[in-house]
Amino acid sequence: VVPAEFSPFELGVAAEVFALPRPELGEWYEVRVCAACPGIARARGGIFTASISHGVEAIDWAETVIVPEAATLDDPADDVVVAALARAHERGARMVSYCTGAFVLAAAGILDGRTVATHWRHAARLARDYPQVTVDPNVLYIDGGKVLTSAGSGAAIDLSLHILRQDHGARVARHVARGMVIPPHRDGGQAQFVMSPVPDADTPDGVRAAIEYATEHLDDGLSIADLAARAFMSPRNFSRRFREVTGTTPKQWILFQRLIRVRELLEETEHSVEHIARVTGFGSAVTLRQRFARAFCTSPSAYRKSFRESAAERVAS
DNA sequence: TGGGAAAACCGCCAGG
DNA sequence: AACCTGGCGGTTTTCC
Repeated sequence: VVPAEFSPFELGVAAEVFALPRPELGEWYEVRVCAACPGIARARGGIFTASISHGVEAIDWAETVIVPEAATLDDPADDVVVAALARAHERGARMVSYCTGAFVLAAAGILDGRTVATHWRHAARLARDYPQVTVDPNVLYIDGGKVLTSAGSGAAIDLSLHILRQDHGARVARHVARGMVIPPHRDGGQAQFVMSPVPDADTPDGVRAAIEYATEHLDDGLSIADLAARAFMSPRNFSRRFREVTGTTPKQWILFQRLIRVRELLEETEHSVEHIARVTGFGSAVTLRQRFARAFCTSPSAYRKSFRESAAERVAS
């Protein structure tokens, strides 16, 4: 769903990931681009125009609705679009927003009571204009089941590939990502942001159960033998299945989940590193510091400090 | 930061 | 024949 004046990039992400024919991957998406008033739409900056052939009836037709951006923050979209989005959500369609598209979904009341992502520059504004909506400015995207939102432009790619993974499995997502010469998922390393881990629809039950258990009990020991038992598999087979689902080994995955939790606690609380280590399943603060440094190239306390500073800047501007 | 015990990882292979 | 499973053991990684 695009406004009369649209951003080429956001629309382009949706087109690239979902609309390009991919005969080698079997059944693919049928995509319709629509606007409140079908006809000529201008690219932002006026460098070219596009012909939009569908009106809001396409929203009623779709199983998945992508809103790549808002027309403006003051008036995110035409009333007819907002109404159609509300209808689509009501009947159970999957609603997706990129960047400022979250403002449009919010206007339709779809984000009420949810935690969502949007461009960091507008996160505060979204939270202010829609008090029912919780905004998390620190993630690339948030998968809320039937409602998925993503942050600034680049995150649209991450969310789109995530959806691909949900629909068609990790292999297909990797294939498309490789074609676009983009890492299939960003994590650790340089990236300061992270996605929420969600198993595919076709994840083996045992692995799913083990992941759920692990997510709930990150502060426990969590040996691989234990997890394998919960999945009713041998340790050997469990690691194999686990890798197919998550792309990493169980220990690596657990470690990463713990580090995510550590980062949250560093950002949101004043607990000591010692204390955080205890409640996140690290046996000692020393171990935590080592792992943290390797993953994020800083120490926990330095991370907390720089996070506070950049948060302060954001408030100031 | 270093060292060493313990755990995890993974190729390989036999059996279902 | 094609596939999945689980054990073995050598190597790597973790963590105190």
